[in-house]
Amino acid sequence: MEGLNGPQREAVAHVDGPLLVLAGPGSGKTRVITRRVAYLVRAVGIAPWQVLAITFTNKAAGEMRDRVAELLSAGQAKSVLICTFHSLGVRLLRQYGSVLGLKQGFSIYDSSDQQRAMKQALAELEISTKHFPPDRVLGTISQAKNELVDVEAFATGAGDFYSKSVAKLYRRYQEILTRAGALDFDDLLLKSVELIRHPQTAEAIKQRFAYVLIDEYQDTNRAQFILAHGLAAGQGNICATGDPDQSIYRWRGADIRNILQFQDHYPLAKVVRLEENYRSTKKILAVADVLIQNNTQRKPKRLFTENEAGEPVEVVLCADEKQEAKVVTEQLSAWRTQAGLTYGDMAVFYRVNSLSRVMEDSLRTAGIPYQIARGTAFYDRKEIKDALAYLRAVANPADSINLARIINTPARGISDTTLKGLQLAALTGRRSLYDLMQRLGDVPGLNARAAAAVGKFAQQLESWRQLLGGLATEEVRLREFVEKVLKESGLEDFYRQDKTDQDQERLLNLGELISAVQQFEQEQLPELAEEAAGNAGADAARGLEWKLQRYLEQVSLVSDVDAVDPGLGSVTLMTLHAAKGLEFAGVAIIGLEEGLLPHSQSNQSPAEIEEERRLCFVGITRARRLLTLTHTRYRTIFGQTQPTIPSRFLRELPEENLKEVDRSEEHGWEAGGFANSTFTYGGKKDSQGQGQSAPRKSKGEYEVGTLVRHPMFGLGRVTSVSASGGNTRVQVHFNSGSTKNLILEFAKLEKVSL
DNA sequence: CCACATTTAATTTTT
DNA sequence: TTAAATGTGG
Repeated sequence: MEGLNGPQREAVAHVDGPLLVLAGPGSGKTRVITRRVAYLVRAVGIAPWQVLAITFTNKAAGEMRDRVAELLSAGQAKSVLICTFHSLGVRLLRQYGSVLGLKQGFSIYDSSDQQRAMKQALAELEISTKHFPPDRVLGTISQAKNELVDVEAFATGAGDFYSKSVAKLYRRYQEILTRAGALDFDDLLLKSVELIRHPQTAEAIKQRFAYVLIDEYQDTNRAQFILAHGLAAGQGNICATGDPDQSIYRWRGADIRNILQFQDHYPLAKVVRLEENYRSTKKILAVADVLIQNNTQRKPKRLFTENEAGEPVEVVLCADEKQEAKVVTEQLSAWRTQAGLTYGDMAVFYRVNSLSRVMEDSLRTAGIPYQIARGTAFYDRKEIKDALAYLRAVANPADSINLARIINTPARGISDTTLKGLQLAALTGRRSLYDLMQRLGDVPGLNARAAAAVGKFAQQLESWRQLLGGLATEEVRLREFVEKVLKESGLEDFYRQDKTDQDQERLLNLGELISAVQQFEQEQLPELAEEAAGNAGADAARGLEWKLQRYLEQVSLVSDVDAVDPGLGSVTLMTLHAAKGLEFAGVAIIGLEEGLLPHSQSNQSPAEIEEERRLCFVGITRARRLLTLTHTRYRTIFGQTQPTIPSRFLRELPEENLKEVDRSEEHGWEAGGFANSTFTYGGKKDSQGQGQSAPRKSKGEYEVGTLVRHPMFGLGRVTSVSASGGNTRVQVHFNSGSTKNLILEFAKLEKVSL
């Protein structure tokens, strides 16, 4: 209880029955959770393994684990389960999944795997991807899954053409995943809920935890809600903490009603409010508070702090994103030299990832160390994905979607046509690709050369599998196995031919992957093995296969922020979404412009604007001492330079706490010179006479009806001319009968004069 | 069958 | 601007 204020103590000392902690930013929420865990174990005498704490990211889980470890003995701390919803799902499914017909080595699909599966579903059902873009269909399905709407329920509720088509796709998609022994992210939750409702497993799961704590409760979706309440159903000791003003994942199915209606679910729930902020200066907090009061759909709440008033929040107007990056870079450097902050204690936030590039360039030139919170970036690289696909192919041969990815990477003489043939045979025979490859006699119309290539690869796969399930597996290191697969697959040699720098880098990345495997094996596997030994089913294989499965699971669940290491002493760059739950002494938020924040994709409804405002609120409240907000006059997005409108949120901030600076006119960034060169290109502004600049003229030469010649397509006639991102796009109907869209500046088009 | 060249499309946020 | 899809020549 040491060092806690009244409401915090109240929350910590609450033992039995539901508890809701409404915690404003910086109010010591994490502290309350960790202390409460310690209190339950040490003061009340609850067995540590009966306590479950659920966080939003693995990183948050790790931090909480560290903090709990400071309050308990090492043995006790280890026994408390602290993880994310998704990793909890994996644990439950690993242990009980067999009742749902799930195998041990199930694959976890990321969005690109999902995309492949969906494309296959579309192809099999002969539905056009034009009308049904895979992303969009997957989005609809994801939404359904988050609301626990399964295939049957979705089909029943489908009325219009779109829904009916999606229903078909949903069914086929799920069949493909099931056949592949795969689950997507949403399935991890959905299937966990199935377990909690399954007669064979419900009791065991409900009795397993006596105390359940859920952090960031405002961002839970329906599936997570049911899961959380199911887990706590045994003894009814559920504790939810969160802040409705920080709900920023509505688009991911988060239902803010979960927190707003907690008391309706549990009329006897104790409610504790934490409103004193220990993080930010008075001015920063005031800015955040005034901003968020513009939201109408919220419960009123007053934030206050005893901290010093601090510096005003700087709002800087820049000419364009390059200057913006420069201004922020100088600011960070000044914070270090003048305010005594370290780079590790500073961050730059932005609404969309694409804004990071200019910022990176600027920091790199200035020699300021930085890290980007994109934990997935490493695993997003082609070579890493390929490498992991090989490992997954060995761990789960039934996963045909995965196998198709690497069957001819690197090239080994298996063409698209051959693959299509195999897939068709697999579909009609209801067998996996792997299965089929082991018995090629069943595939019709396969030429000898292709058959030989496939056969060879099948043999290769089988040999790895033998190794995995072999007898002496206890002795084989995971690292050695991965090295072997990378060598024998030819992946390493493929990049070793080092034709380009890129190939060189890819080779290095493969090396890095091997180090990562080794690190996992040394640091995390022993703990997992220890834990597994304690569980029932200790006789389960602890061999190579088991190790590989654990590794692949871990890799699937890494999140963007997980990679952030504050000890590195570098500035952190991340999206506003990723910033949730973190804090820094100095924060810069860039791109406060209409269309960016609030984002143009979400200005349809007031509810969406309010979510964007909460996002802005989250960003502001991450700052402890210094905060800078920037916006620009012109911004180039996707090659198109456009004038911007300052974010409406800027206008909502209290002027008395701001210091507004206009640096857009500084030498080298004058709007005049700027507009003359790049800007008129876009053709948006024509205050400069009739805009008769050079590109316009070249555009003028080509009009509808102009006769042209193309080196490839021959003679043709222009059918339309339009501006496109600073370039001119022409549509030409060629005499050959084809119509092509060409960019005038790039296409080798010449005018034919009569 | 494969490597390379050309063309086209796409940019919200993520476990 | 870049990654992915498509087309082309060896």
